[in-house]
Amino acid sequence: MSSISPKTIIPKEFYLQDPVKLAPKLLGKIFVRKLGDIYLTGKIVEVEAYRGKDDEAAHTYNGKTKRNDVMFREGGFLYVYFTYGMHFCANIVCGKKNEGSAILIRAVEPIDGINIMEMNRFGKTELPYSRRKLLTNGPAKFCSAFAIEKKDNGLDLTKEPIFLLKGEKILKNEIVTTTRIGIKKSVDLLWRFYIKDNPYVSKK
DNA sequence: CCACGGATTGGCT
DNA sequence: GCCAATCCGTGGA
Repeated sequence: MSSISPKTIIPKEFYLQDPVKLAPKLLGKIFVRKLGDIYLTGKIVEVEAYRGKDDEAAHTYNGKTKRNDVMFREGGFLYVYFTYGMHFCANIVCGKKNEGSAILIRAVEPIDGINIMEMNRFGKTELPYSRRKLLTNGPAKFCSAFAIEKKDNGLDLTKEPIFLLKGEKILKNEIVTTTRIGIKKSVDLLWRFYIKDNPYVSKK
């Protein structure tokens, strides 16, 4: 895989932005998770912004609780929550302390450690290529493939074992802006962003 | 204390 | 397309 040095890790300041501004900038970034001696990596291809204060769909809308505590930190932490009795979803906390904003990672394009991801998701590897995109084309699928769970909640994203790398520049005209998925409140906000025509996006 | 339902997924119809 | 699976945070009694 491409070289990883502390220098190439995306710094703290990057995360201290408004979620709706930051979300499209996360597209094309490389999500890295160190697992034992190996690195699982993937290009972020789909995200959703959840903003504190004015967003009824955000977990933080009704104030601080044990579950959403990490979301009230300043930007640069990983917020992981458990849902539907069986799935985890991962978010990148952003903005100022006590703002309560985060960006849900909905899909990545697998790069390194694909056989490990296959093991994590399906318990076996060397799956047909046609099943490749099923690895990470959804928020809970991504967490399963990258072995992200409750214990990863609150990790500092500026160091191992989980951080982001710069990746490739995504042009404005390659980004699709649309409504978020699976929520019942604030359904009209155009706060979902994905890379146009990327096969790993969860839903058009 | 208890009942509800969710930022989902996958299997079956 | 429909719906069960399965946990636990949250909110109302």
